[in-house]
Amino acid sequence: MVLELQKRLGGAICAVLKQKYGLTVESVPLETPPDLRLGEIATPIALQLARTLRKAPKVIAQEIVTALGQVEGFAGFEVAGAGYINARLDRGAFVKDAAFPARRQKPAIFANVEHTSINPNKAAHIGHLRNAVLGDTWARLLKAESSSPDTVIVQNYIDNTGVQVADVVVGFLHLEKKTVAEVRQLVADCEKRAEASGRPADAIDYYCWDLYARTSQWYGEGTDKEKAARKQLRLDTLHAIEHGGNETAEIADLISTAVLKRHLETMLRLGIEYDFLPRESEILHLKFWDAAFAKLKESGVLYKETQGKNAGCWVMTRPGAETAEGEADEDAKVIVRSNGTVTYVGKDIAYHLWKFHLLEGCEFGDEVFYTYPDGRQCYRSIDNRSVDANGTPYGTGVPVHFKASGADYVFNVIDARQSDAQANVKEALRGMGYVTQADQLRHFTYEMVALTPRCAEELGYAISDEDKEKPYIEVSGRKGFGVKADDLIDKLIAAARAEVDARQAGRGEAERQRIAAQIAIGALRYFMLKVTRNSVIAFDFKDALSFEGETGPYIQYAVVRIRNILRKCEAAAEAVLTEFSALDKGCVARFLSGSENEDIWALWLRAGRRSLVLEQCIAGSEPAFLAKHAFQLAQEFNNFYHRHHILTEEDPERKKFLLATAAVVLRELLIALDWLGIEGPEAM
RNA sequence: GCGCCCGUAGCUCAGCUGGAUAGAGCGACUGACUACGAAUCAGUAGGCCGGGAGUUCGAAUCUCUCCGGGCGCACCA
Repeated sequence: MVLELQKRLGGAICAVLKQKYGLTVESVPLETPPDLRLGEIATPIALQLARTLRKAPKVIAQEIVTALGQVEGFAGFEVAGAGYINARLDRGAFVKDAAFPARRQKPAIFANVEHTSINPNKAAHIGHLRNAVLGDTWARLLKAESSSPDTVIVQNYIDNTGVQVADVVVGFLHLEKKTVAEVRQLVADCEKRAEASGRPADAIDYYCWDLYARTSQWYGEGTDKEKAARKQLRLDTLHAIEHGGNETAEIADLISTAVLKRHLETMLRLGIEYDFLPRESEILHLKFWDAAFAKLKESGVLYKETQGKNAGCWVMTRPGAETAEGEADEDAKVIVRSNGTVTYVGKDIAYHLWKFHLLEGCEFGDEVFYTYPDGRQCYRSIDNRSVDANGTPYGTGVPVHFKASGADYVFNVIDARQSDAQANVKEALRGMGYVTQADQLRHFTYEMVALTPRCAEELGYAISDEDKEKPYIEVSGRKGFGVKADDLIDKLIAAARAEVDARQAGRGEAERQRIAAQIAIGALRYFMLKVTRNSVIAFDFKDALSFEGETGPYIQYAVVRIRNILRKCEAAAEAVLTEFSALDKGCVARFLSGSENEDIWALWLRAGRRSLVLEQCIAGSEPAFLAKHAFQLAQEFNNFYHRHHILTEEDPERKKFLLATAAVVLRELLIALDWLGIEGPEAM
């Protein structure tokens, strides 16, 4: 609504500038005036043109206003301040349209969003939650903005053959001296016990959390000789896992698969689902790397270093680096080690070539790994070449269902600490001549979640005096230092449940629990989304467990209030709006005029900003804008709720109008919440 | 040393491609429930927007510089 009007006004002003001054302007800056009394849309264009036109801004503004004349949807224009052009909307027309907004034309977006990507060797923690919530919300926003939601694919990359998994395997084999059979039994026991108790602490990912921390500590203990031996053990274990076909790899597979399943369950509690789980084991076994390596060598992106510290390695020049003539580039990024093994960035380059369909003959085999309650299926990569014994080309899996999306845009939701690595992948693509793809590869970066010293102490961790002085302390899976995702969710649900029990004594056990979960998830997701990406979240239970003020539950509460009102008049939102649209336009305009009704107009105006906010979110890659919008809409509704009593309104036409106001806000709140991945409860 | 991010009210954060009197939540203090359920609302106090210089008609926003904090810069991932 507001978006369409802004575009129309911008276009009209462009036409005026062209016709009157012969000026071609890329775009007209449009903004929201600080006060409704100044109008609804404003532009400082005349101020900007003052220099080129050599005229006073006010004169230009007046000339533009005169030339504009009548524009559909606008009541008029005026010049204000130093030379602003302020536009006033035709309120009656706006409100009528806002009740049943026309469908927008949208482009088809082909996108591949990679998020979560937790090493499958331990329980998910709050840092992973920020990643998953951001990524999931971003995918929802892309789907909302696309005419074809099915072309937005969500992937969760699984590093099932990396050092982190190797560390836990070392723990099982050398600290706990377990056999493959014993590990298999442990996985089964954990699953049984967790299902029976409902406690995440009984599950395998929690078990691994502790074992991983213990193993990491073990590496650093003992004599120098012992440390060296343990380091070697770690390397040997890693190689055995990468190679596959041995007992060590079997344990790695058992653990990474079981932990991955737990991650999917944890994320599902937050409404987060995935389409595809590409695994590193397939990148290796299906020879994606070999194909990528050939291309990298051929294009000259990789070269073999013959001198200096990287002698014997295949390396690539870092983005923006200046290479001195004849000298070895000591700063180059090693892609293939001197022992012939590939680094993480190398594997990532291969994976990204696949994402853009640039690895001829390379495709993942796949199978359904997890079926969600809503029927959606999550696939994982497999090496299923043996299924097709003859005729399968070398290096190609046999995809059963999932295919690469043919992405126009590839978004990697990865925290800011990996921006150098991401830049290297991008640079490799560019170096290979895939300039378009390099531009379409977007690092969706965000800052980490850390713990406040106070929070760390509450959790019982010993904090050094130095750390006590810091504003926040980095979470570390290696040290077992952090807040586990399931623990936090459980804590939130318990807190919400207490509030629900106090207010909803009449409702059944199951329903109260369901409402508590909705509120808990609303609180958690909003907590992660209200902060912009580039600010570090210093986690504190006090803030995270809050259900008041700028929180998810605040918005949900506005939804419940509106539903209660509609319930009392036994009317559905749709019906209320249909009845409203039959009202006379002049009558509606009357309800929107006068200072006592200014807040109602502001509410309609805010409700009409949905598509504008969505566009801003997409343009700025920033879901926080939507979170803020939803909160402001709820806040203005609560204000309205106190000032204008709907059910006791005596004027029947005004009552219809007020009801329609509530109904529109309900619809817009629910859409915004849905994009944020938050449910609107029926009661709370 | 180089690169990225941050510095706005006591605390946690917004501030859209520079624009009209710098905003919200929490906390503090005053008030409003025989209720469209107060997980709410109204009000008060609280800011040389880290310091300085520059560009501009105009700077919290752009440039430079300094100060303070965080994170990267592995033949780890």
